[in-house]
Amino acid sequence: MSEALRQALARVATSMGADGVDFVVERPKDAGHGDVATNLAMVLAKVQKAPPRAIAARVIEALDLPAGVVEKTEIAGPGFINFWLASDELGNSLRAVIDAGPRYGAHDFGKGIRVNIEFVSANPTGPLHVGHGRGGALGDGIAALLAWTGHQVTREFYINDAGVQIDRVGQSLWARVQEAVGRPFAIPEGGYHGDYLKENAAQILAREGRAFADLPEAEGVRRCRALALVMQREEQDHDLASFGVRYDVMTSEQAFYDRGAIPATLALLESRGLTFERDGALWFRTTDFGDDQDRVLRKSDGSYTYFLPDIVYHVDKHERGFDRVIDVWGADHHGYIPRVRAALRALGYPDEFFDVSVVQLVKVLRGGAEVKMSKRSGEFVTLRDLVEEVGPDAARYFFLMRRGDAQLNFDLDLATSQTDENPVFYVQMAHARVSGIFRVAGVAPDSATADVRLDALPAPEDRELLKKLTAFPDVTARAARDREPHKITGYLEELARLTHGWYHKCRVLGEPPEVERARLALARATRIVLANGLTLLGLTAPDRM
RNA sequence: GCGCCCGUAGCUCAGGUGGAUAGAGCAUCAGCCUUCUAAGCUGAGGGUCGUAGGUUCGAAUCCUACCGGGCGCACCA
Repeated sequence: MSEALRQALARVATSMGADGVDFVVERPKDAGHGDVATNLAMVLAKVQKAPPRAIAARVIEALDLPAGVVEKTEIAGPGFINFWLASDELGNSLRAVIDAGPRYGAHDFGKGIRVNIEFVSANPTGPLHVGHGRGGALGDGIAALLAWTGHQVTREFYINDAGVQIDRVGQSLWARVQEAVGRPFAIPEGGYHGDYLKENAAQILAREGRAFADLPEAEGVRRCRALALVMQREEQDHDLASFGVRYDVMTSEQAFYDRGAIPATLALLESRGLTFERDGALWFRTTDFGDDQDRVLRKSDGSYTYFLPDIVYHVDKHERGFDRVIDVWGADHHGYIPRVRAALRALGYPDEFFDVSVVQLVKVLRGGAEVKMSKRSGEFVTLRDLVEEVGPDAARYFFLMRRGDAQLNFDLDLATSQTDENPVFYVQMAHARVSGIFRVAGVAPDSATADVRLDALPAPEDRELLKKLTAFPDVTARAARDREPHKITGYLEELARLTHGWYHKCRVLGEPPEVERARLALARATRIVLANGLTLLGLTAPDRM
């Protein structure tokens, strides 16, 4: 509805000789400033060198709007123009919510844009930790936002199954197998000490028999390597699934080696003159493309650095036809961004092709003190422990409620509390309460129709709640554009607060028939928006709690 | 030393591409209340937006320097 207003204002700007000026049409924070406001007059004042308030008067004079949209206009403060929308307009917005239903808040501005979002991509060397959980929630949340705004989204997990880390897991697991049959054993230098490998060793012996431990060491290690890979990947998938995260594509690093993509890409880089040799190693001239130093692709011992397969991987994504790729990385990898960006720039990809969302550390707190580790991993809190303790909804919500690039305190006491201090509980409770109205009335929410008289919503709380509902599409658009799911949780908490207040103040059932009908429609619309926000973030919207 | 992120109320944090008196929750204080599901509701106090400059009609927001915290600066992955 503010779009029509924006266009009308743009026409005025053009007629006043300021075609294409950049001005804002917004919902004022303060209800005393109307339903919609613009700074157009102040922007024009700069161009026209005239007092903003005088310009504002001329803008209002020239404004050509259809009848029945705006009820009142005023000039305020330094030169803002505030608009109060007519009641029919609010009635229309109630209808818009109910008509769109589960699609209310969706957009199509991303139509035709193919986006690949890769997240978690944990090494298959052990359990996932809470940082992976945050990456999973954020990646999945961004993916959902992009899908909600019409983008064609692929969720992807990259398996680092080719490096030395996985070799060490194989050696460590073989050591655990030896330990399990009572022989001397040693976890190798740089190996993995967590208890989970003892569990895996026991599983292998149970399945393959004790003779497995008698294999020649080289073969035993090789088989352990393959088995560990499968077992750890299964565990990770299980943990992610129990957390509500699923992938469209799993990509194996090893597969790039197997099909010869590594030397092929290397040859491409060399043929384009992007490389040089120094000290027996082959370097990528990334400084020519914005990096602060050149980077090694092939070490002097002939093996590749991790950088090269990573370039190959991004080239692969490009060749698969994606317009954009978004990588969700932990903060400890942020220094890696410039070199990857430089490499892709060198290959001629547009800068907007590649972007990284960085997730900062998660600090887990219980009783105000930091929880440092869980027994099974031996060194960190696992995602599994966290989800088992607080449940998938609270886990996801807490991971999403802060912007990704700020550190997060995950308060276990708060996440498990059944009070309104717990934001997940508070938002879900709002949905349950509104649902409860229909349960008590003995009617389905869908039976409440939008053909109601708006003046049958007499309380200020009615109007405030309705206005908040109409803001949801803007919130989803901004959250998607900025890739910030926390904007949704913040909105949901505000909406839940208004919903609880409305619920408390405004009775629905037993009111005069006109009012009851109108409030049932408002309750239905509120339920729709709360549910859409929650499901968008991968959370449940319970009808009772 | 260099780079990235962060610094907003006692605490945890929001603050559209610069806009109107900087917001919310918790905590504190003062009243009220027990109702379609929560021990709930209403109000109050509390801020030099890390510091100092700059840009502008206007800066928490943009620029510069500095201070404090986190992370990263491999022929590791």
